[in-house]
Amino acid sequence: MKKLQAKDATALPHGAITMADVAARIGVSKMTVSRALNRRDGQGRNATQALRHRILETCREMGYVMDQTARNFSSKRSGFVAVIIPALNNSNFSDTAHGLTAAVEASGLQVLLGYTDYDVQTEERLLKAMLARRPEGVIVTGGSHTANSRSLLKAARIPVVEMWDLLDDPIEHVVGFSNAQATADLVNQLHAKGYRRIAFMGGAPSSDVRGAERRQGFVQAMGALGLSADHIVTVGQAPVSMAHGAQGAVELVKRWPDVQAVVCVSDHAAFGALMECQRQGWAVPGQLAIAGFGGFEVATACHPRLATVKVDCVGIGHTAGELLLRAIDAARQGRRLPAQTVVIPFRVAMGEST
Amino acid sequence: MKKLQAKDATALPHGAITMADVAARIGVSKMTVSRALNRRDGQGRNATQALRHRILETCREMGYVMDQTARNFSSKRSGFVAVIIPALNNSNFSDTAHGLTAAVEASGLQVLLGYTDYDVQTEERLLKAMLARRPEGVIVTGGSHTANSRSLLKAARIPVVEMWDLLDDPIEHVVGFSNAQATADLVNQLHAKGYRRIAFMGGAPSSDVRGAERRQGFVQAMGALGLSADHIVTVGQAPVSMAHGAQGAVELVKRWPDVQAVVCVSDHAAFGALMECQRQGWAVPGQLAIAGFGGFEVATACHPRLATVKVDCVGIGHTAGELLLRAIDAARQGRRLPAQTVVIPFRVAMGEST
DNA sequence: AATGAATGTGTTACCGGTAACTAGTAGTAA
DNA sequence: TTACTACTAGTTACCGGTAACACATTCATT
Repeated sequence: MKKLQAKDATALPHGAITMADVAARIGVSKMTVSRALNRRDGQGRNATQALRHRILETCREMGYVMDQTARNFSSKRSGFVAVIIPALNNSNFSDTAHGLTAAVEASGLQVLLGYTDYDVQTEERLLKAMLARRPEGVIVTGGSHTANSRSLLKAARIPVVEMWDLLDDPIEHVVGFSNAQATADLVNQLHAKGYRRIAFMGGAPSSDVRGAERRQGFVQAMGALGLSADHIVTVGQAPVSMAHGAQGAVELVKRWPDVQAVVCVSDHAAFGALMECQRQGWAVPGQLAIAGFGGFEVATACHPRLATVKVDCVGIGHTAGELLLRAIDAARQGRRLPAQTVVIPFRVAMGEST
Repeated sequence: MKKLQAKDATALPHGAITMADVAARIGVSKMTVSRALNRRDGQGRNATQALRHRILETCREMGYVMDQTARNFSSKRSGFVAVIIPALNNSNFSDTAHGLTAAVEASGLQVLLGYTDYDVQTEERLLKAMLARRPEGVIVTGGSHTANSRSLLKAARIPVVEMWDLLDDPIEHVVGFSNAQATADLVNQLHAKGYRRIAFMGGAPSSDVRGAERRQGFVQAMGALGLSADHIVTVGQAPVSMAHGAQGAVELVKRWPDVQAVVCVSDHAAFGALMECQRQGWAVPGQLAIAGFGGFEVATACHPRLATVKVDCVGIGHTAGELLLRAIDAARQGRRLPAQTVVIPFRVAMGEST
């Protein structure tokens, strides 16, 4: 009662009606209100139907909106899931974020999305900022993190999923595929089509982990086929652009005029190369066969259609989200979901450009 | 001390290191730690340099990460900014989100990003979920909202920025450009180049507000030039895909074989149309001139380069972010920033496709 | 009728920070 | 020396919910 007296709605921010106000109006304890608002019908301890209705009705009348911040603080449940991807403007990753959000939101959790610009230091900063919000789980892209990031993730004691790559030494759960294997498969298919002098085009390998893996897959596959893997063109940084691809095509043909095919680190680069070939009047695939990676929209929209590795990006996100949910559920019950590794299938589509 | 004794790190969730732990380790009060962590050097009341350094060092040593939830709860400041865009996988909007995040993060605020899939109902749901987190400001895309969304935004009593479009009846601040005017400019340039039988290709107008505006700009400009604006092809829904563009090109030529140029609602559609023309063997621009909208990467990477309206997407985000920051700053000081409208320039690039 | 379990509600004690105030300690001016 | 100021650091009291426990019913079982 003194409480109510001290409370002056106009002096406070927001609606400022609290649970205590609602409780006082009806003459019950705020705990009863809390229970009525949280527990679903017939589930667990709860108020009688009549009382519960009266409480809900009063909340509506008074325009009461529960303060999530207080709720999170008190219950130690933020309702957040932290998701970190390399970039927003790469549809591979934004599709993954899409699938993830869809999977996660169904259970009432909210996605806190961040991007690293392919930089592990940025990832660390981001991770710190996000962990401060006490998310109930974290999903990061790839297995390449600073030592500090790894320890932050471990110290957080919350479920962690690393997605997009398969990892030798994962933090906990993994959902992804082998970028190296996928590239190797692509190389093998090119070989089966009769190509022998095959080149690789990618960005500076340091920053883009998946790009580096694809390059590695190329080298291994070529080695296994008894072919030389020294036709490698490096253009630009991290997210290789279409312009880089164009530039790389010119460089490639200049350095190795007899090259027959090129495997590009991504469809963007491949598309840039394809367009440059058209500009130069080089026949594709007659003079140069071109393959990309990622199954981006442009790869199937362009002419000729690009050979590419189609990845189920939405599926990765969806699977990672569902897995994280199960892990969070287990954690809420004090259990711990054993570390899982889910392999996502990919598909090599040979298009018309090879 | 009793506190420390009672605390058993292994029994608690999270890292569970609290400010009190850090304080106890050094032998100061947690208030001192709080101050050291919050106030910047030399600003306001603060600990001595030496002590401050020791505190920061200890925090690092112990791996302490402040619990934002508690901080928000206590200080009534969420540190959040809610941002809503139509889609993640449209680089126009993800670039905007990028610029926005960069602008906003500098001041320590965190972006809570959501996407609507071009649906106002989804926007409303999203808005509700986000407002429950008590963000300090909101940025939404466009001026098309449900009545409920509008009242939610007004009731929240926090700064609101609507971006990407210029609005007749804005909620508060606006950062954007006229999509109609931009399209009209493009039409005028086509006219200046001698084109007369100009068509428009877009998606079902209901869902994509900006698309509808562009269509309207087309109709107005054609009318002003004394030309008929009835060559309009509608393909697919909201975010028109490259495949839609290809399909639209075929339909266009079938319905109006004498059409000279087509203005597409976005570069994606335009690119799809361009590629279809190549497949069909129709010369571009000889037989059909094609123009897009948005200045996407593909527009300048393809061959021939697409005519397009280049929009400074990052700039929109950046400007909107800065504006919101100023508004939030004002709000924190109890003032209210007068409603602003910032017009972002665009540029019509005629490329090689016209 | 007695016992025990299941259920509904109230009470208490926090969660981990910050605001606002108080107390102590220097440095400076009178 | 004294009084005053400027600054640092500690104390106390919350913020608005929820967990955990205590208590009072009701209902089924023996």
